[in-house]
Amino acid sequence: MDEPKGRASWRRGTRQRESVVDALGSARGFRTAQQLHGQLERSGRKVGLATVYRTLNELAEAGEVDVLRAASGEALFRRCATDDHHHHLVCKECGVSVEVGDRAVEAWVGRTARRHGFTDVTHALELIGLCRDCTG
Amino acid sequence: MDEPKGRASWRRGTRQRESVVDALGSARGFRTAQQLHGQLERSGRKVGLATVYRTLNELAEAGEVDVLRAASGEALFRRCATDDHHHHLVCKECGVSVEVGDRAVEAWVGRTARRHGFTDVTHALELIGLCRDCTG
DNA sequence: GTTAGTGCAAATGATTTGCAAACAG
DNA sequence: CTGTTTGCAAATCATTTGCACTAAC
Repeated sequence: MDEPKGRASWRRGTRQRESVVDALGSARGFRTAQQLHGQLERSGRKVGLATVYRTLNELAEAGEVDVLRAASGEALFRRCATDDHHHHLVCKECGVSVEVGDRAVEAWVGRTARRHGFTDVTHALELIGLCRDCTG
Repeated sequence: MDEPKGRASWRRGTRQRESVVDALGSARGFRTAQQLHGQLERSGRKVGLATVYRTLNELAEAGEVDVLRAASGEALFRRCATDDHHHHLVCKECGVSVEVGDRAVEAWVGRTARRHGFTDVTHALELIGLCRDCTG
């Protein structure tokens, strides 16, 4: 069976689910489950790590968040982009991130996909480096 | 000290390193370390799993193989076809992948990083979609 | 011989799961 | 109440590492 429409998967509204969604929502870019867990803990809203993972996975399955894989293999989550597709320039030192985006990149992706006969192509682009403050 | 030129990292030629390189070379697409390990075992050349990992990581560091992350988080390795920095257009259905690359994207990355005051920026770009054969 | 490289088994670290207690509706 | 959801701790899984041992040069 499955939901007739829309928001799908929420069965019960709980404090912890709301907290996780909240934490993700207030994050500028991608966050690991552990980061979110820490963030919640710091802000006083206790949520078990397992619950963070469970919630994140449900959200991902429901298509409400994007999941990406860091080079190290950890899962990175972010609340689903609105309409505007953009990417992130993340500082590997302090974690600050800037949204960047350019019509040109999107166009290149589309062109490349087409040239190779691929369809339904999505892309993930992450720029990782050192921000001004963390440089030397 | 370091190598005067070229192939870099190889210090000693060993049977097991050769086997791993070999196994990877004969693979059409991406392989996990575990798959390669199994493949070697089946073909009778015993190589410890740890050694497979160690070798693969050295190769990756030397830029002689590409590393990709499966959605599940496992590392996927493949012998690099070119030395140039490039990206992959991967079919989510059959896993076939095409190397793509474009000076323009690299340039855009550099420009964007600079504009935001970031340095030492690396980037990861993956295009995922359906190849011609898997379409419809 | 020396030293780098190997294999195993134990250590990691992220993520998952089992299960009894806590909670929403 | 009654079925969900939680939290903890134990269990997984891929990958890494410590260390005694073997092989390359």
